[in-house]
Amino acid sequence: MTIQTPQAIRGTQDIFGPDAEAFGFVVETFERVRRLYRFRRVEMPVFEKTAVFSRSLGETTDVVSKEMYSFDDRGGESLTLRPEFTAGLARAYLTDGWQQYAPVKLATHGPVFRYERPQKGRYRQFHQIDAEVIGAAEPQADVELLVMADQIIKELGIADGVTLQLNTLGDAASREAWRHALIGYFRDHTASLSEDSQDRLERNPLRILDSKDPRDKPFTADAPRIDDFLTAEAQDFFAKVTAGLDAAGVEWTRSPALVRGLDYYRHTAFEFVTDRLGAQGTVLGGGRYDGLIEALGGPHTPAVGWAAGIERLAMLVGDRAEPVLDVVVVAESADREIEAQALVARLRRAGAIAELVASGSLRKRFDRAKKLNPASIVSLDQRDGNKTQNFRPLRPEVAGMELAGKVFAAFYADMQ
RNA sequence: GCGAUCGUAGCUCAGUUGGUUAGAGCGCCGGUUUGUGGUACCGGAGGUCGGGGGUUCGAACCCCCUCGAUCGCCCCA
Repeated sequence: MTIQTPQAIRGTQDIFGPDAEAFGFVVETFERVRRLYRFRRVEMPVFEKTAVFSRSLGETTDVVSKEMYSFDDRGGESLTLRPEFTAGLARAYLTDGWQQYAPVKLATHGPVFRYERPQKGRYRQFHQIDAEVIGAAEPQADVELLVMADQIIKELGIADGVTLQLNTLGDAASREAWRHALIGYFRDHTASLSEDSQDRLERNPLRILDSKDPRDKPFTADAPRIDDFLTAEAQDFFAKVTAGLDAAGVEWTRSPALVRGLDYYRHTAFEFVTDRLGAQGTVLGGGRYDGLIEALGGPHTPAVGWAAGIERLAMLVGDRAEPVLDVVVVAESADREIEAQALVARLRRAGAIAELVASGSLRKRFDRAKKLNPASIVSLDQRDGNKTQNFRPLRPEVAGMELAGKVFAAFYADMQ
């Protein structure tokens, strides 16, 4: 009788080898850079009461009803696996009294969950790095976040082909005026729009602006622009953001079609976009969400943040080799296997990256060691009753080789 | 939720118009050779051809269903 091997959940992934190295490189780079900007590390729960997300997302149609991983716990309470970090951080800001630290700069990373159809660069469990500034109303906070994001992308070595697209949604008054103008404009052309966009006109008119359908393109090009509806304050805010970016040497392009569907987004909206990832080109995105914390029942609290998918960044980073082995210890005789274990332990304690080959066919052990492509090989043999031990340098350019040689010499000096 | 493409060994893939016992390379295991030596030679393990049903004398190959993967649409906090 055979049992069926369980399969992985759709949209989950097991990350291994060079992919995992690239993943780790992204996280390490993020951690290093966020310290330079004094963003404080936070660890957050993976799940929250469903209300944390459903309120923050404003009960938006598809997002809450279809795209979240929600379930009832044993007490009958609805819980949800976090689809993003922002809402949970806002909740913690309120429930943990983080107001005392405001303005507070926060950084975190980990898995997030969205019930979506998997495709290139899109999974149901994926991973994000995340940075937020809560309690800061000034455009300097937006600038600091963007400069940090820019530095991370550059230090990952993936800036080529990535552009920062920037827009402003204005304050609440600007945004509402623009929205009304857009609805009026598209309503006049309803019949000529794609079916999808006719549908969007009722549900989410701003989204018509980034429709991929060629039938919509002529109309989106001539659609009303936010610039004509910005209040003086909103204009001033955006001008300070762009001036700050220019001063810091961060390149950006204006993207008037870049929108956010949710009402609590104000002012700055931005995305770092690449042309190298097919349909999923956004690599890092965020904006200012001054209305969110009120939506969770808190006091008016300005805030701004961004998140980036680690897998997408890792795809741009490409394969990363695992660290080079400093030394392989090979026991070519069964009588030397214990000794080989002692030596490899000593090498590792001394800080050498070391592997042991002391099993399988005696004759093939050395060949197996060579295939590991180490910087050096230590061979322990015993022929005609005579013990030999040999340190064989192979790749002098590897820094750890010399260390391995010294530890080898010291080990046998001690045995005398 | 919709659409397109694809599922043959651990991995990458052959498999001719349907025709004997389904193959190769790599990897793994054992052996020969060599004996400071990875690239040679021999052998072995490993496959219900994703699963189920149908057509046929006969199906990896044709048809239907199903599961899974990939890419795109919708959505994108």
